[in-house]
Amino acid sequence: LKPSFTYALYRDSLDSRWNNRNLAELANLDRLLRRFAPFVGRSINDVGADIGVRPSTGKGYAASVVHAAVQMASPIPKRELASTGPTTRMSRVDDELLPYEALSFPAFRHNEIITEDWQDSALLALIEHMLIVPVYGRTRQTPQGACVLQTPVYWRPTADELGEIEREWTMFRDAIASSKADRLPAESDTVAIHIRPHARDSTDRDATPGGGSQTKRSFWLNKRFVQRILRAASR
DNA sequence: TTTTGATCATGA
DNA sequence: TCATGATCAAAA
Repeated sequence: LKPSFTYALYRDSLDSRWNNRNLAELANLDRLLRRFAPFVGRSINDVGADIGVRPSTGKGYAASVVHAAVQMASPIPKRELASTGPTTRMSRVDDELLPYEALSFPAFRHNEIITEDWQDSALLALIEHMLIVPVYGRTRQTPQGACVLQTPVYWRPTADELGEIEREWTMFRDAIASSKADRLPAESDTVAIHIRPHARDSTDRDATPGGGSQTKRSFWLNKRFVQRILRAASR
């Protein structure tokens, strides 16, 4: 738990951009983090057994344990947390806080994203406030159950980060609108976000402007961008 | 090794 | 049956 959290709460309360809802959220978050502390430093298997999550070799095992732990630590009900709380994600990281994978958001429809404005976009709503729970694994192939929970990181994009994300989101939106959905920049071409398949399989398609289709896709946070967020929080 | 398209377990 | 949160694994 960040020792300066109480100070951060005070400092942020002075910022005019913060309204009552933000303050209420921070109070809930402070309680959540304190109650989550007992899980930090323990393995996924250990915590999972403790809170009744059955072991699995499936892709979502570590995430199911982390999400259950977050819900258990939260002072507000699961429903309320999901609707008003931060977007919560688990991310397996190495010893440099570099995630082994990028972080995904729900799939979008190409023909809907081109009608969105950044300020009321689905992505902005998801990214405005996030709780990222790092789970340390010595190597990518370290079994999920052996990975260790770290202190959750509450993140709100800084003005600079938000500006970069808006620039890239707008670039993607405009490219799709210009019938260039088949040649979008890759993660290695961007700083913060990229677009990537997010479907059942390659036959799971979504119509694109211009008459074609692409595998259903979503926005993802770049690995290096998430690493910067986690590193900034550990300073 | 890194990048990027493909896939999968789970829950509603 | 499908959307979601994540990892897998073929390419580069």
